[in-house]
Formats: sequence, C-alpha cells, structure tokens
Amino acid sequence: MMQRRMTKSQKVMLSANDWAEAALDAIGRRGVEGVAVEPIARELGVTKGSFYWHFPNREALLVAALQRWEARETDEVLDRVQQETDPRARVKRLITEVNTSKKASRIYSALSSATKPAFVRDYVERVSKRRLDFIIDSYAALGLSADNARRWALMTFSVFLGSLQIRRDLPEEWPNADEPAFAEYVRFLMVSLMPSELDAANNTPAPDVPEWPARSGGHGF
Amino acid sequence: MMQRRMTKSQKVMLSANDWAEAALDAIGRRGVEGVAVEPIARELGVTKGSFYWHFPNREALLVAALQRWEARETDEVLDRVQQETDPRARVKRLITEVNTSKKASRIYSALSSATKPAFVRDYVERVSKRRLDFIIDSYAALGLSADNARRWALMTFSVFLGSLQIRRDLPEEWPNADEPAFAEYVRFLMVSLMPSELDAANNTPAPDVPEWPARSGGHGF
DNA sequence: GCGTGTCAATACGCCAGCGTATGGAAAAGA
DNA sequence: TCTTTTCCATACGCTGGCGTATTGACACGC
Repeated sequence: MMQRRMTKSQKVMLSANDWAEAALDAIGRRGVEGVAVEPIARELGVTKGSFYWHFPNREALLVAALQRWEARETDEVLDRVQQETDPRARVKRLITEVNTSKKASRIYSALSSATKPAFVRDYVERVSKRRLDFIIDSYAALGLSADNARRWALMTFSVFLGSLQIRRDLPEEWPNADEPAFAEYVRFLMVSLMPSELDAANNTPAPDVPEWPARSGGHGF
Repeated sequence: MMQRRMTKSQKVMLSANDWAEAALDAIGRRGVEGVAVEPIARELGVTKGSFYWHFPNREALLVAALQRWEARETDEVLDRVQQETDPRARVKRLITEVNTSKKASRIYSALSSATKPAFVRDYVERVSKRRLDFIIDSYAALGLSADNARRWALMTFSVFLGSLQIRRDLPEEWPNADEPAFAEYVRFLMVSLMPSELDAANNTPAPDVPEWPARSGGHGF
C-alpha cells in the first residue's frame, strides 16, 4: 500500500524509488537531458544532498528510471492486453490503448529519440522488441504463417507507434475518444489490421499479387 | 552548385546557411539540446567568434535551422512524391520513402520529441499537417469521401511514421531494402493501405461493420 | 596606398549543473 | 544515555556552454 516513510518531525522521507519515479516524470516532460539532479531535487522539495545519499551519480538515476520503465511497460501494459484471450480482441485493445496515458507515450518517444547515454537505446530496443513479438504471437495465434504473422504485426505495430506520434504532433487531427469519429476509426482499423479467414487459410508466404490488386469486399460496407 | 566562398588565404568562409546546416546535422545526431554554439563551431573548425557575427544568439540559429528543415520537408520531399501522378503510386512511393534518408528521419523524431524551445512544436505541427493533408488529398483523388479519405490517410500516415520508428528502434526487425522480404512487405502494405474499387464506389461514411467482419479476398494470394 | 567592411580569434564574466566534503538532526539500538 | 545509523543541508570546486567586448587579418573600393 506504499506506506510513506514519515520521520524527522513528520517530513516525508524520500526513497530511491521516489527519485526514479521523479526522473521518469522528468523524462516525459523535459526529455532525457532534462533529468538533472538539482532541478528534480527542487521539485521534490529537497536538495541534492538527499540525492547523493541514494545514488552515486546521475547515470545511476537514469538506470533506475529505465529499469522501472522497462518493468512497467512489459509487466503492466502487456499484461493488460494479454488478459484478452481472443487474438482479435488483443489487437483492438492495442489500438484503443493509443488513447490512454499521454504521459507514458511521451516517455516512450523521449526515450526513443534519446542518444546521449548510449545504454538508453538498449532499454528501448528490448521494450520495443517485446511489444512486437507479442503482436507477432497474437497474429500467429490466428493461424497465420510465421512470415505472414510478422508482416501483419509489423503493420499493426507501425500503426500503433504512428498513432501515438500523430496524437502528439497533430492532436487536432486525432479523433477524440468521446466523439463518434473515434469509434468509427477504431472499427476501420480493426477491419484493416485483421486478416480475413481466407488469409489464414491461404497461407502463402510471398503473395504473388499484381501491381494494383483490386480487393473484393472490405471497407465499403 | 554551392560555390564555396574562399578568401582569407584560401580558408573556407562560413555563411549563415552553413551554420544552419550544421545545426540541423547536430539535431539529427545529438537532439535539439545538442545544438550548442561552441561544439558546432569546433566541428566547423572555427570558434564562436564566427558564430556571433552571423547570428545574434543560439535561438536564432535554431530558427534558421527549423526554417531550412521546413522548406526542405515540404518542397523537396513532397515534391518528390507529388511527381507521381497516380494516387496509388504516390502511396507506394511514400512507403518506400521510409527506407531513404536515415538522417532525415532522425531529425524528424528529434524535433518531434523536443520540448524546450516551445516554437519547435509549431514547425513540427506545420510539417506534419502538410504531410497528412497531402495523403488525404491523394486518397480523395481515388474517389473516396472526405471521411473515408481521412481515415485511410490517418492509417497510412501512421504506418509511415511508425515504420520510421521501428527502423530506428528495431533495425534488425526491419527488412533490408535489398532483401526480397522488403519488396514482399511493400506489396503487402500496398494491398492493405489501398482501398478497393468497391470502397471507392460504396462510400458510406460510417461503415456499419459487425464486430469481427470476415473479408473476402485480400492478402492470401 | 588607405579607409572601410567582412569574418574570425581571443579573452572575459556569467550561470547551471555535477560531484565531494562535511556537518547536523532525528531515529534506532545498545 | 550514548552511540550508531539514516537522511538531508550547506558550502565548495569544477566544467561546459552562453553572450560580450575587443582586437585582428584579409579583401575591396576608391
């Protein structure tokens, strides 16, 4: 229940986790470069004398924040989607997940574009790969071949990532969750990102399609 | 032709554009925060005494870099895609464009996640909106209704942005341009991102699809 | 040749953030 | 009570980057 440690005449005592959480918040609001000891200390109402008791240096704080982030992104988020047993429901859940937690998506994109501490890229790569692999498995559970599942998953993951970016860079263009346009767009994406029964049966790895194939059926109705 | 100004005993004389270009390069490699006067001066082989002759301060350098970036992203890139007259060819061109210019995509994502100089967001928003509008127009040229064109364009733009991010965060997972898997994936995306003739004819704005519609035809062959 | 304009080097003060050293106050044992 | 541990404050030196002031070197018009 996260009992806050109170002592020193009822003043809040900070833990290393508090610092890591504040660092994650700083990443979302100011980017990785914005994880500075003294500003965060001011936000926490203490001085850096506190920080250097919990951590040896700034880099250790970044590592702690990244570990927290990785654990959350894999355990919490994926678990929430994984509770859906139906692979189709998983994909739908993934899409609607775009509109939740603006803060989490800001952290994700801040870490993705970070370059300076080189180890940041490792965390981003692991988290991204886990997400992609999970989507691949979801499509494979629909009966697709490995190659086809990978193609569908790459597209769906791209839509997921791109949607996050659009919602941040062009918030006006993104349908609001309470408007009907959002539900319509989700339905639209579901049709586009979900292979038909025929796809699952006809599992040719390299479809020999003509240059501009005309599909029958699809979005029009 | 970019004739370099040579004087002062054959030493290269820098112009404001040289500084702006170096700043853009720095954005791609180190992020917006990495646009520092003295480091860039070192890279250019001069001192900051040169810089403060061409610009009043660091902010002016950022503005110059952003103006250059906006002009390039709209004029050059869009023009290259716009030369394709067929709307279908435009979309295909957009997809293959993902694999070109790793540097440009790094600049784009660095600017997208930047927060500190607030005016950066304005440039990102304008460039993003122009790109999206262009894709919307391309789909509208296929005969789709405004609502449907917007839906298709949002999905295609998402795929484009997300693909850029995947290629950066998970380069191993992204098919290499010279492998056959890449051409196969492009064909796959073309089928998925291109409405059928029936879609263009059957232009209902809010398709009343069942929860899990089974499409006939599509990717399997 | 001689001023004037152009571009750059040097030197300086300033500030923010990092890391260290030291001290101190409250809690916890003994 | 008295020591030890825990957590934080303060003061200090250091570095990197910003912006200014001053000087200097070359080119060019006249």
